[in-house]
Amino acid sequence: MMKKLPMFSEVSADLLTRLKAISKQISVRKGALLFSPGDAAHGFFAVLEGAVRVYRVSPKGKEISFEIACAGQTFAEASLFSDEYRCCAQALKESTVCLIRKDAFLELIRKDPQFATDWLHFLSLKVIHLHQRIEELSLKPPGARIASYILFLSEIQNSQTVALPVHKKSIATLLGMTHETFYRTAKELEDVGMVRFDGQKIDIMDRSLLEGLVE
Amino acid sequence: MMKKLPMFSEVSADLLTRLKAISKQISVRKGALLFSPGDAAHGFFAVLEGAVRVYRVSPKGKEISFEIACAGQTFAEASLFSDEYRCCAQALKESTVCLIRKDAFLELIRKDPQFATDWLHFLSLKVIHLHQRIEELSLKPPGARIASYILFLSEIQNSQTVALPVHKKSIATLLGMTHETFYRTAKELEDVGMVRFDGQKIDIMDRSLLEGLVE
DNA sequence: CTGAGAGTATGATTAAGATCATATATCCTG
DNA sequence: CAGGATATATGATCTTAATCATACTCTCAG
Repeated sequence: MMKKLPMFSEVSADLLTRLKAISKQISVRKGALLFSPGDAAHGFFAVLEGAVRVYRVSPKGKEISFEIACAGQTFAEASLFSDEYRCCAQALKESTVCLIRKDAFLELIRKDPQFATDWLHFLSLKVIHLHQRIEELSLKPPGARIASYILFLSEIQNSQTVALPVHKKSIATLLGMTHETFYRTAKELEDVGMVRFDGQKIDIMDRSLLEGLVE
Repeated sequence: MMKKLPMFSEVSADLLTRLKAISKQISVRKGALLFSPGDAAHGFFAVLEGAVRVYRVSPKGKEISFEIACAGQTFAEASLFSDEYRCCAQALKESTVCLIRKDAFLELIRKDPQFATDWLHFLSLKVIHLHQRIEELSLKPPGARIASYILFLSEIQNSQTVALPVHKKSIATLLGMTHETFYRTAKELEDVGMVRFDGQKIDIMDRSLLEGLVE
């Protein structure tokens, strides 16, 4: 089952065994918090089943989500070198996650140069992705951010009909807008014939229009 | 001279020699571009002297800066695993930078597990910093972002009187606002007695007020 | 040393998105 | 299965920062 995780897919059977040995499977109920800011950081996580949202809350109660991790994705990787977590992580549905203990993982990294390089590669992609997010948040309007997200889903789900992994309210916080703006802007995309919303499903009606909006 | 770079400060003399061997010193005039989106990525950079701004331009001409790297700082680290650069990098003053060739650097990483771990640590901090930026961009108003930046400068310069590393227009693009908003909001911070601007120098008049604004 | 270009600065106006309000639909939970 | 909580949806209003406009200052290159 861990074989599905993107980062671990290239890993040797031996290494995989060792990874399993240092990881601990955890079941979480919908709505439950895996950690909150200030909690001691034991390691990072991989989602085996379900979905987890990693977010931070401002003093005035506004939220920004850093990621919505679904089956096969990891989160809180930067906690490998931290004493405490800085975000909240909440299961958005009944989920099974796996905690990779940081000291054991770092030991593994030290022992296997190729694995270290792979992880470095993975982190570099993460940095590039965060740059992308910053660019979109600061210079793209809500419509372009939603379009971009739909195209992203289409790519990872490899389909013209994509499924929203979680409810729209959470996605709004991932895209840095209020949920009202999300609903409204999504409707505008429908009105111009780019997409068709049907509950959690989205049909891409005109991909090139969408791509044009993202630029 | 390379000893000053934060990441390399813990490195052995032997490693330092090898690092020097794989890096190439480059002088750039003020305003010159080190690379543009699409250019073949040869490696990442460290600033020895001067300042380099890494940024991206939207189709409508708006700019967002990812970093303003000054002496002792690195940039474009994520290019280690990329074929091309995705941003622009422009010298904001007469600068000397050093290009660390990616294949040679990756070789080094593979050979020295401790060095690999250190670099992993460094990249993790970068990820945390990017999370911070995303949080500020999406849920803090301009005043709080400017206050936060001034406190950041105060910390790295270890002084109550800080020097802006580059002109204000560039800093505005780093903080995700127009330069007009930057000037205006900076004036507001002066008016309430938080800081005192004097050209490129800023005196912190009331640190706790500043910190309160950032929250 | 002088003039063009860039940075600094501030006013007036506009537009975009947040906020506030309200209503319906959906989903679990007891 | 009934009802409370939460998500979805949309209208009205308000606030904030972007945009447009103008002017002064500084720097550097000829």
